[in-house]
Amino acid sequence: MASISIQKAGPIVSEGQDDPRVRILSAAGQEFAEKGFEAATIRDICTLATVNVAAVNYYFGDKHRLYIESVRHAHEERSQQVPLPEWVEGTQPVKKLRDFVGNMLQRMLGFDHPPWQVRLMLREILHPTDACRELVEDYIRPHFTVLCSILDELTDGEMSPAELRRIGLSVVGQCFLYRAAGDVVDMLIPPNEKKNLHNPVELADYITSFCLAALGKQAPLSVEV
Amino acid sequence: MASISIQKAGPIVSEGQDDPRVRILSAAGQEFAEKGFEAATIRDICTLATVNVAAVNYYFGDKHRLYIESVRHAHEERSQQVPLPEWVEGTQPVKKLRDFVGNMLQRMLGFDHPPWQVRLMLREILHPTDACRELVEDYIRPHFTVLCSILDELTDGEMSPAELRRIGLSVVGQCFLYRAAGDVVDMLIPPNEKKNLHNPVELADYITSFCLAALGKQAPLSVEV
DNA sequence: AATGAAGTTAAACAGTTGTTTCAAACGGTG
DNA sequence: CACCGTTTGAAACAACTGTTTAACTTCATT
Repeated sequence: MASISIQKAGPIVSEGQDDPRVRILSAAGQEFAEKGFEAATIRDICTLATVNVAAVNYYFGDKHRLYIESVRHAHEERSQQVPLPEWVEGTQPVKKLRDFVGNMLQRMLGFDHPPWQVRLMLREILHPTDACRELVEDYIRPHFTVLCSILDELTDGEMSPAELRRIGLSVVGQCFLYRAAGDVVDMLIPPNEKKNLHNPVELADYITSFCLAALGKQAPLSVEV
Repeated sequence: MASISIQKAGPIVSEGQDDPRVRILSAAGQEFAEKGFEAATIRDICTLATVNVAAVNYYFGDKHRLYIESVRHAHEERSQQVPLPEWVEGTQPVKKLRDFVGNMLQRMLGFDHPPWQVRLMLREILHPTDACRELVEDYIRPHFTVLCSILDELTDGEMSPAELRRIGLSVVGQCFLYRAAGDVVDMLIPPNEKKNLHNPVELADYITSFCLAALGKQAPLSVEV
């Protein structure tokens, strides 16, 4: 157990579940994601992590620093769970965009269960604290930069960086709504529509089409009069 | 003061600031919006409203019912602050869409100060509680229905209701991102770009263009190769 | 002036919070 | 085995939480 303070650098996945540090980080992430910083209690976190209440202050000093570390832990974990796709040289930008959107939706919505890591990051996006800057620089900006370069390819360099960013935000916004306001979206559409049109795969196809059409790289969704 | 329990129906704007009930509702809305349900304390709310701590339990029973009422109060207030535009018969659907998007952005972002009412509603959208259903039925669904009918007009009835809803969510999503993730958006774009391209008016024009282009009702943003 | 309901107040309540304390247990090293 | 820094444990701490109490004021009606 004492080894962690020595081999501090590098990922320590091998110890994983045994290390009380990562058990606390994982439990804290889930509690913070579900209840928020104030409502989540150290006692609940420690019960979930099967450690004593004093462990949090022993390993992390106080609740606030535990929160910071748990946000970092969450986005590092999510980064390697759903990495950005890699394309062979010469891949069509249209395919890249479709892959990117699909990847983003998978990361946000998850194909299986709703990931608590994303919920935690979402809280930070909605109401930024100290942990936010790191989240943006390490996680969000790199992804956004990739998206903008795909759009640059797609439009043959006709657009200015500023315009590319604005279009990029249009792409992100359409995906983001389903993650952030998913419950309300579910209340606005009939249940069967969710199965047919609002599952991750169909959504990725649709959103890509919508954006390609807007950029004139595909026939519009509706026919001109 | 006793009169409010008698003339309970109808809006009571005339008494406004004097009525401790609405003072509490307003203070509670601001505190809940900023800190969330758990982190906001009855004592802070009462200090802000300049009433005794017991007033909350006297007027609303408990903290939870105060929260419900404050959400209702917030969206009623916001509804009449920024009402939906009304169009004369024969208005072009293109103009209607532009008006609707502009109206939605104004409601979400505000031309002046960031409205705490929207922040409170946003919390409810992100993490729905009991207050959410009412918020959706009274506020969100009516707006969404108007949007879908505009899109129906715009596409000359070619689209199914399900497709219209999906396109409607694309419109909403692009606006919603700036409200929900505004702080992160600001970190992703250079400061001067915010003045030029990301102010409410420019955004409304851009988002409308993007959607019109996707629907083939306007030239695409980029030129076909 | 007397009555009684409505509104307001300070004080106290019981429960929970983050944090600290200090003694016990652990695990390698001489 | 004895030593020593590291880790764990149960209990206690002071501060703060939502809520309640009971005495007090206000004020229209009798």
